[in-house]
Amino acid sequence: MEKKLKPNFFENVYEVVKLIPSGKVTSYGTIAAYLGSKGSARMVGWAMNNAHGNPEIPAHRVVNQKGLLTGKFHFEESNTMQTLLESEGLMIENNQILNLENHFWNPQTELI
DNA sequence: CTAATGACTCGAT
DNA sequence: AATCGAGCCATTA
Repeated sequence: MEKKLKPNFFENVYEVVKLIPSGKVTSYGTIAAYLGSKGSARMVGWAMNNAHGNPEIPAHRVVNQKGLLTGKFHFEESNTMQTLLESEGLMIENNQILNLENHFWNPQTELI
């Protein structure tokens, strides 16, 4: 994985994820929609996979539309994601974020 | 070049 | 209401 030119899409995802405020979460589809492609939600998750080497990417703040921590198994430890979210004031139960709407961050609305 | 996979989402049955 | 399938873009083999 040396010098690999990444497409704009990935960097776009990184920027949006990095802009997520503390204590807020968003979904892959929302990020994809903000980028303009509604169907490339999978690519967002794939971008996160690539972003694994970027500690500045709070991937733990990115969950699926149900608020389920789908990618928690991809973290160094399965409890890392939940612990980080809880540390930000979020409540997690069964790998699912409680009060998701209360902590949901919409780039289209909040970021403008 | 074709095929398969991936941390998702929506629509149809 | 729950389950299944197809779509989307990019990377890897």
